[in-house]
Amino acid sequence: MSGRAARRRVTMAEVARAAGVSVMTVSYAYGRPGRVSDEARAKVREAAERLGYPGPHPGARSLRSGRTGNLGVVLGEHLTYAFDDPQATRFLSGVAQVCADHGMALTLVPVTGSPSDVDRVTEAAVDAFVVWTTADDDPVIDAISATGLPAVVHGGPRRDGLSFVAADDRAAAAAVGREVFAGARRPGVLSFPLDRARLSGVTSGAPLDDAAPAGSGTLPPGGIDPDASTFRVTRRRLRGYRDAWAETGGEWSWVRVAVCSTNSAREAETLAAELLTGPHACDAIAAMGDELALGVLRAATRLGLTVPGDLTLSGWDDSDAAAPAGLTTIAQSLRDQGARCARIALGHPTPADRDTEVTWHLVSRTSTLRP
Amino acid sequence: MSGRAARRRVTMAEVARAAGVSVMTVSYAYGRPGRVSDEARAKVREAAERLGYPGPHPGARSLRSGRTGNLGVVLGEHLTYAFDDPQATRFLSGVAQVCADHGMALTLVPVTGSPSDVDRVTEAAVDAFVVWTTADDDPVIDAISATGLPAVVHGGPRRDGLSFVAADDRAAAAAVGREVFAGARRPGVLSFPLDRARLSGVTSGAPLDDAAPAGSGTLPPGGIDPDASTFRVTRRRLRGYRDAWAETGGEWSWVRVAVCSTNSAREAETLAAELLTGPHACDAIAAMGDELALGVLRAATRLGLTVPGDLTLSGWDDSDAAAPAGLTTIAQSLRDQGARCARIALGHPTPADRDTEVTWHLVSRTSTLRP
DNA sequence: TGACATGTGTGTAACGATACACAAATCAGC
DNA sequence: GCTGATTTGTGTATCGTTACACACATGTCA
Repeated sequence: MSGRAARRRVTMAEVARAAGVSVMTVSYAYGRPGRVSDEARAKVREAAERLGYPGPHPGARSLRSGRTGNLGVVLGEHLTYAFDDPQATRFLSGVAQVCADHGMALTLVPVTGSPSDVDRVTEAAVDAFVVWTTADDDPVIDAISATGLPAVVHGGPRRDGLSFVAADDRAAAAAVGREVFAGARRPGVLSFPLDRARLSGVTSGAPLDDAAPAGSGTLPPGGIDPDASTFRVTRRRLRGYRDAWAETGGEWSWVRVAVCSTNSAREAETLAAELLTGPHACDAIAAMGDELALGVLRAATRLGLTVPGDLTLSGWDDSDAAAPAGLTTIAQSLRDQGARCARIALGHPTPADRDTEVTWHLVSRTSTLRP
Repeated sequence: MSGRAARRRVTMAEVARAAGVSVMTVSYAYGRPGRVSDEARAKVREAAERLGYPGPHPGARSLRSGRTGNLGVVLGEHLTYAFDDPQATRFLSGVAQVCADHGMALTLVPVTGSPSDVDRVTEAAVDAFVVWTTADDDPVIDAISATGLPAVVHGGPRRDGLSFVAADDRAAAAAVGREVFAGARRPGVLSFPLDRARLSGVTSGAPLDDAAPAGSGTLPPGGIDPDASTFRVTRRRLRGYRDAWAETGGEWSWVRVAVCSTNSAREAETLAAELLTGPHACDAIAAMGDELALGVLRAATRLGLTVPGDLTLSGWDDSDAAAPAGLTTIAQSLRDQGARCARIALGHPTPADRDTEVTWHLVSRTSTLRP
């Protein structure tokens, strides 16, 4: 199997000779069947079949024609993430739908933070890129820019020359923050990673630092500065939460922040346990994803806390599990957003893609119904 | 965005001129950095940066070198299926893991049953293929064969020259069939599609045809012949169920078969409702997927039937939802199988990949605990 | 019938890179 | 200081296809 001798590829010229036509006729027979007569097409097909010609060499075709028939999706995550993370999965489902509509294949370009990432991107034989949220300082963005191919960035960062699709995360975070923080005395936030380092941990929550535990994990000491996050989505959600808390008269430094390195309920549960215990246990937690919120819910249950009695809680995305859990959340269709990104990247945007903002809305459920 | 003028690509020759070195030096600087001196590499890098050279053209590189850095995965389904279907998702996660390990990108080639499918396959710029279950008579298989590239087929069909990975579905189906059919008087099977037509429907279940309703949907009249299914996996599971039922002394023609066109609980629920009502209502159902079994469970609940009291039930795959539902099922790691397919396709099989069969085991839970 | 459009086949010249072979410079070992 | 190995740079040929321009036959319309 692995050692199978590579059969020499049959070439178009050989097919042409066997069919008694010119090379161009063969080329047209494949690339623009209407350009040749039925008779010639049949001769070509027969010869190709007989010789075992697999069709035009994709590399040669793309070299000459400048098209590949591939849309590249760059994921700032491990490749398996594309199939494991529910948010990424829904986004990609939308991308895939549009690819299928246009007869394009989908190439997933894994980008895991190693120096060779840039090579992966430049080596990708694609006609356009869709980029799933990455950090402002990710060199991959510049590499994509350098290719000169159409590219659409979802979530961030913004760049001149690259299209951009995202919801207004700050406004949405403020909306859900108002709900979850209303009447809270000790708010908390469960955040996505702040930057490419993807450190996880819990801040101690000033101004009670003197009494508080030092915070866990590997986060640098001191509070979290929302403006310092290099992930645009994270940054804007943090700002939105800050806005909401400020509206209640609170200071951001009172807000304890836990940062998850992954979008998993498992990790969230561990971190939430820290937020929910000790002298500064949170009584309201805004989580940046439903998965994370479900982790909080599990931690709360284990600690004997009730939601919303002892703790109000919000998630993000309105995933399938949100409604059964009574989770207040932000609904946005990642699938639609994926489709939109793909349409723009492929040069077939609908009028709505151009003119309409990405929509979101607050879904209020019992998890924020403070008694 | 869509109308952006395509910038002309900077070529390697231009970089070479700007850097004051030969084209080959530039080529080596990218493709084999150890082949050139640090000094030359720095000059090249600087010139490339200055001119905005995006790196070697992937098409040209693959034309000349014969390698693309892509693994192609052919899905005999709509492209969104890759991200929507839980089974496909786990399989692909394993494939993705191995791709990442070897620095390969992953290209999903959608194959939806249209005549252009074959073109999609031959146009795919990949170094090897992994094929997710398709029908014996799918022309795509021949197209893949014709490319001469290494290819691994998961589930079926088998072909000379193509590697093959699958569990022993017949034995596994017999094992779970024994469990679910034990003590049953009116068995049923909820099946995946039988062939590329993907017709759905319910057989009436001989030998009581005279009294039975004609069966619904678009299935051809008469019973289902397990041996006639062109999907190897479906065929072998049907045979296994038949084996198990035969061991109880039953005849295959007594088994009512419902065929789902998709792997969705929704469709399964509708079909199961038919299996569970009427004069020949089933008291045991073997489903080919956990998703389908969960659909049966919902239908049973709606009809006021208890499991396993009124109905024994089995699924397949031991997905996350199986344990909470008490579902007897066949456990197999599709992720491992995906990884194995990818390793073989990329020419890096482990000894275990070569020598060991794909494993499965029966997981007995309450859904087959007939009182 | 002439003028002009349309349909169909062909030859030539790229597309942008890398494999290969060779040459010059450098280095190690004695 | 000589030999052979290693390092590093270069020129040439070529990978397999399609864009383009042209040639010729046929069809259409006034």
